[in-house]
Amino acid sequence: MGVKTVVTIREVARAAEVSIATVSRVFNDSASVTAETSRRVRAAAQRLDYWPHTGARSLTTSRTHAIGVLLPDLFGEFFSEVIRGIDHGARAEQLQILVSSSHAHTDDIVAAARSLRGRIDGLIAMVPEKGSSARVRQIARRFPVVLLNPRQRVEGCASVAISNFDGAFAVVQHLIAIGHYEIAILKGPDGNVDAEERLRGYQEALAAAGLRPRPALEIDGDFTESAGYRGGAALLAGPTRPTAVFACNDYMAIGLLGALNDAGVDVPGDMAVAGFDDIAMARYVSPPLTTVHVDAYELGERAARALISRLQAPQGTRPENAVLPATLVVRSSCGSSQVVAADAREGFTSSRRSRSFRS
Amino acid sequence: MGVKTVVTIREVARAAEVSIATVSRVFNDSASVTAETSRRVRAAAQRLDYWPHTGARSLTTSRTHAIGVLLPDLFGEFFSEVIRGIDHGARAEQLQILVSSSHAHTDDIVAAARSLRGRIDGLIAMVPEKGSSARVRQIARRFPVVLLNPRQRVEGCASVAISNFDGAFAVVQHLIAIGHYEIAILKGPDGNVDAEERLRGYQEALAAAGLRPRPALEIDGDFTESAGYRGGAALLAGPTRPTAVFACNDYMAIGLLGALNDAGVDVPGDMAVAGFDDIAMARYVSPPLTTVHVDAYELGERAARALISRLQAPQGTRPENAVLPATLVVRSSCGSSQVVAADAREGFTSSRRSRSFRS
DNA sequence: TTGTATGCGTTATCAT
DNA sequence: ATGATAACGCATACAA
Repeated sequence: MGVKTVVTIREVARAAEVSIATVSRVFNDSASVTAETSRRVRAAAQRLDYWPHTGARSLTTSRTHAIGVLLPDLFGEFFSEVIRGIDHGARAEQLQILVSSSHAHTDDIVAAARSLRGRIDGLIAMVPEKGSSARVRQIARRFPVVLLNPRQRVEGCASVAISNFDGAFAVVQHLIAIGHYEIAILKGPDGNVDAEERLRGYQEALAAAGLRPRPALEIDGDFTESAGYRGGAALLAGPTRPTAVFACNDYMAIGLLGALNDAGVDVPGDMAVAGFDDIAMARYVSPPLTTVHVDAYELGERAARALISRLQAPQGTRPENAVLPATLVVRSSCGSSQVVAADAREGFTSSRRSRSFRS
Repeated sequence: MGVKTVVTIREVARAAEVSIATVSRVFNDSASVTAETSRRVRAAAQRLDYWPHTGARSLTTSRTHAIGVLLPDLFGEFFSEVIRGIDHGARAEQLQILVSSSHAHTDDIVAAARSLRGRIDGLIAMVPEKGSSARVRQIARRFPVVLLNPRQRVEGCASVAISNFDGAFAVVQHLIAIGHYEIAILKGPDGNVDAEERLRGYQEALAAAGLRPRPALEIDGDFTESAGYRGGAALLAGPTRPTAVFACNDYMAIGLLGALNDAGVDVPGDMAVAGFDDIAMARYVSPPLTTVHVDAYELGERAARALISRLQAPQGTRPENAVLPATLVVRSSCGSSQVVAADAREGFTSSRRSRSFRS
């Protein structure tokens, strides 16, 4: 009572009248142990309520059966799904996951990785800053690393990315296809990889259709709902009012929807709106949002699997670099009547998103 | 290249021409070390790119600076916010967090806790099953435990809970106050603590208002959107159509909204609908959902703080048992014109929920 | 099949 | 102020 009893392998050995080596063997059912001694050992362990010390074990085996996960943030559906995917992928191999967030800067990430030395077998990390290759390689010398959505591939690191460019290209192409040619963009924050790639997709889609870029229609944003609202107000007040707006993420699209609604602008009648990410509520806003679906769960699961395969692969195996598709999801916020609406497939009875909220 | 170099404290000692004890002292800036030797050691460590082995360190100090988090699931906003809260609370004390999910059954939880022995200093767990006290105490003998929303208090364990009962009571009381007396409930899954408490709150609110219970208006559900849809269909087909429905969570309320919409039933004109949880999209559905706000983030943060205080407290200190309020959030799905709508405070320019989705 | 002894990488207790 | 050296709890090579 109150005092934490610490039963070690030694007391079990004494109680079972064997050596600690034998107890160890029983618990790792490694070598040959008599059924009788095994029984005695297990009985003693049970009686003493012995819990093996995983930390000590991994010191000798140099295997922790844990992987580290370093993310810039934990806020929102995206990161939560990434973690869920990793957790699921890791569970298959009985790996524990050690998460740590608020690591936006590369130095932070290296420091965090450092503090993980000796407690993880490998690392999954999202490192958003430019020019981080050298320091990432420094981490990769210590343990296998899988990069999430890396800015560029790093030698010796596996990676799993989402094709932001293709997704943005597809959504803008869609807007053009249904007749728009004055298309604005609500940009993401400066320095953000995803934001940059989405902007590039927008620009190239315009170029591919022979439309010239319009700097006045490239509005600054930072992925927040309020930035979307402000961006909408700015567009309405500006000299040239676009007929369509591509918001670089759904939160901004939702804010934009709010601004347009407040201003009495009909969507999609007067203006088409598209987002990116396909967050859960994208279907529920009014009108339901045309957007680009990003499978964060799969991103995580694939990363976990990639890491596992690197943990098991012999030295020198080439790391894999996967890219997941980002697919256009047409709903009604762009009013494309000629395309079959995705919502037709999303009845309430479908299993999509219908899992329990709290178990 | 390819070969993972393992620099230990020993090589640093050799390179700096000191003993390993001195190197250790430098890195823990514990005892007195000459500025000169300290410099030499740090230089050597830097040159060799020495990363201390946290695992080995915690074997001698018997402190891991990590805490375990055991949850039944990682799906959805609730758990994700709990983790974010824990992460934030833990960061203040430089604690890493080791999360593991899919632990719904008590045996699972004990097994998981067991496998964490030696790698964590304490544990935050949600253990939903009944009759688990004895086994939870078994865990608590090993390290400090904080329970999330426990079925009952467990001797020696701290806990943080959400007052499901009060929240449900308040929302039903609200429905009664605005004139409803035929109030149905969409229940949560059998055996779920939250579901049971919310049902109890509903029943007692009716009783407190002198309304008699109507078993026909207690509809089975399982916290999924599709259950909400089916429940709505069942209510419309039933003998007595209620004028208001309290769904035990927001997902079911949203499904219900869908069913009513499909059937041409106006909300709140023909029927009032209320939910529970106040998930992010509750404001965005149409009509915006009156619900009960649950602060999952705070639940997590408080749990982390409670654990930290137990880690630092002397043996025998009484663990704290906190209960967080669940507060009514009135929007328009119940049509209570006499109450000031919460949305008036929720403009797009407010800071609520306006943080970045992806960093 | 079982026991003895060494080592994993560190901290901590002694000396000096 | 610094250096030997014994733990920490376990796995394992080797011996018996």
